[in-house]
Amino acid sequence: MALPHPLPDDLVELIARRFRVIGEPMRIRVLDRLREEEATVSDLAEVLDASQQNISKHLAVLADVGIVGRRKAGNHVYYRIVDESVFALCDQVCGSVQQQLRALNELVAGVGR
Amino acid sequence: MALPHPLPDDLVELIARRFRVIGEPMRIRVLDRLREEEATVSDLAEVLDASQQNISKHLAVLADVGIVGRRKAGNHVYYRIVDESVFALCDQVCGSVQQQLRALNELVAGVGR
DNA sequence: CATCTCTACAACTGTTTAGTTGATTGGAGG
DNA sequence: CCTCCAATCAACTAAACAGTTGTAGAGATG
Repeated sequence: MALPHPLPDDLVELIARRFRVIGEPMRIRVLDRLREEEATVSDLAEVLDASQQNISKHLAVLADVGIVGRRKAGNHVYYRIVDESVFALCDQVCGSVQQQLRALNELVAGVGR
Repeated sequence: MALPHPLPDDLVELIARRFRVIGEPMRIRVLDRLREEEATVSDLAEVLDASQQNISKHLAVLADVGIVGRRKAGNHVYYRIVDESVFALCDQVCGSVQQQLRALNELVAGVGR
């Protein structure tokens, strides 16, 4: 999948939006919970200690860009991950972060010598 | 590299910050240019049609999280990518986006039948 | 030293957006 | 029909942030 250079403006906007959607702590926590199993708004609100409206809004954002999906069952609405690639993204970012921490540790060790 | 569940709060913040830094159109364009070769602030400002101060600020943000590095040479400051993993992230996001576009096309085709 | 260029800093403005509060919709059950 | 509950919608507030303008500092050049 070769990317064009320079990246066209609308693609840049799409990529940026996707990253911005994921770049919100509460949404990351939501996704982290949904990784285990699908859940309702009130489930997530309770587990994550947030208001139901707040969680509902975040889920709407995640659904808007197609990361999660909805399933209605009576009064409840179950949300689930439909784009598993977000976890690969998180893993990679964690890798970068941890690598930086390691580099930092080596630096500290070097100074301590 | 197994990630803990649930993700600890400070790690969530780190991940979110990283995504938010990348989730900005102008910064994506900067990175896209730096992918070819290192460049100075004024180089990027001219190519990307932005103010020198604007580019400088974005580069400072990117440097702060360790995505780019600085090299001074006389009056100029050369910036370069030091964390290549950002491109893998972009590729993955592009993959998701394109997959969604394909799904959308199929839907449209189905309705057209 | 005087001046020019490149970069960074600081203060300000407007926009975006996360979170709250209050109201509304819609299905389940008495 | 009335009530309860889950989820969403709407309006507002506060904080974060991108972009601009003006300025300061560092290094090159005459």
